[in-house]
Amino acid sequence: MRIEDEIKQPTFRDEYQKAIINLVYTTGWLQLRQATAFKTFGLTLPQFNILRILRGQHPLPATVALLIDRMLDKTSNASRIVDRLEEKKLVTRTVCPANRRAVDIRITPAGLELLKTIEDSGLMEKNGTQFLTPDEARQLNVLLDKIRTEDGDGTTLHQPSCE
Amino acid sequence: MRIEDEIKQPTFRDEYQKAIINLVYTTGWLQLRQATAFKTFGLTLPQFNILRILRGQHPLPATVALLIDRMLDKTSNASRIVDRLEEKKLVTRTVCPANRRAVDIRITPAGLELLKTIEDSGLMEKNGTQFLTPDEARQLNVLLDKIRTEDGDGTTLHQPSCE
DNA sequence: CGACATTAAATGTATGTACATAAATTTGCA
DNA sequence: TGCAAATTTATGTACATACATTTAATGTCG
Repeated sequence: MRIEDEIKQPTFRDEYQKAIINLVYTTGWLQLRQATAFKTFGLTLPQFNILRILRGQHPLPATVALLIDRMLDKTSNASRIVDRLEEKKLVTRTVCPANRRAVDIRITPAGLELLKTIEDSGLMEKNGTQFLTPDEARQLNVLLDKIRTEDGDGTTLHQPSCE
Repeated sequence: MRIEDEIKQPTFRDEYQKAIINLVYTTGWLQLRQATAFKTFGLTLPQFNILRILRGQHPLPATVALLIDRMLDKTSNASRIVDRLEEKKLVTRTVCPANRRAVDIRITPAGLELLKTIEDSGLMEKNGTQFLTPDEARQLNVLLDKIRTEDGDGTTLHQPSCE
C-alpha cells in the first residue's frame, strides 16, 4: 500500500519528506511484525539477538563487553537483557576466573533449542524484502547508504540490530 | 558509508538480508540523530510530534483519541506523553464540557513558541534525504511501499511517527 | 428507570533505550 | 609498594512502547 494511504496523509511537501516518513514508518512496521512473531516464543527482539551472538560464541563464553560490541548498539544495556535471559534459564552467568571484573555468559542447551525452534519455523524469511527483486534489493541498499552520507558529527550511532 | 563497513560485517547471505539490516540500521541512525537534536530543546521525538498535532488543531482542542489517531501509533500511550508536556507547561488539559469522559488538550503559547524556535533552527531539513536526488527519493518510496506488500495478518501496525 | 455494554482516558506491569553514576577489580606508574 | 587511573559490569533515573486492566461517564435496550 502507498504510504499516503497507509498513514492517511494525502500529500507531502515533497518526495523527500515522504521518503523520511516512509522510512520510519516501514521500519516500525517491520519491527512490530518481528516483535510479534518472537513474542510467540517468549522472546523480545533484543533477547533473540543476544542469544544468537551467544550461539556464535558457543561453547566459548561471551562477556557483556563482547555483546555490546556485536550488538553495535553502543550505548544500550546488555546487562539487563542478559538478566531476563538468565531468569528464563536460556543463558548462564559466571564470574570469569581469569578476570574477576568480567562475567562469562553462555547459552544453555535450552537456549540453543529455542533458537533452532524459531529458525525452523521459517519466521526469519518473512521480513518484507521478499517482495523485492534482487535488483530492487540492491537499489535499496544503495539509497540507504546514501542517506547516511556525512556521518559528520562524530556521535556514537545507533544500531538496533536484527537478523 | 556502506552498511558492511558501518556494522563491520563483511558479508551477508544475500542482498535481501543486507537490505533488511540496512533498513533497520538506517532508521535507527536517523532516529538517534533526530532525538539528539530535539534533546537540546528539552523534547523527545514523540513529544515533538504531539506538539505538532496540537498546533495543527489550534486553537481547537484535541482529545487523546485524536492524538492516537494522528500519531498512527495505535497501541501506544499518548496519555503519558501529554503528562510530560503538561509538566513543562507546553500543553493544557481540561475536562471536555460536552463529554466529561473526554479531555481537551491544547497547546500553550509557550508550546507554539518552542515549535517555532525548533523549526527556525533548520533542524528538520537535515534528515539524510538531502543526499538523494529527487528521482532517488521517488525510487526509495516505491521500494519501501513494496516491502509493505501483503499487510495480510490484519494486526494493528506501528507508526513511530516523525516529521 | 435500571442493568449492562460501550467509550475515553488513565493506570499498572514488563520490557527496552539513553545516559549518568557506582562498585569491584585490575593495571600501571611514580 | 601503593595509590590513581582504567576497565568491566551493574544500578538508578527518565522516557518510551506494548499490552492488560481499571475508572468514570455515557449509551442502549428491556
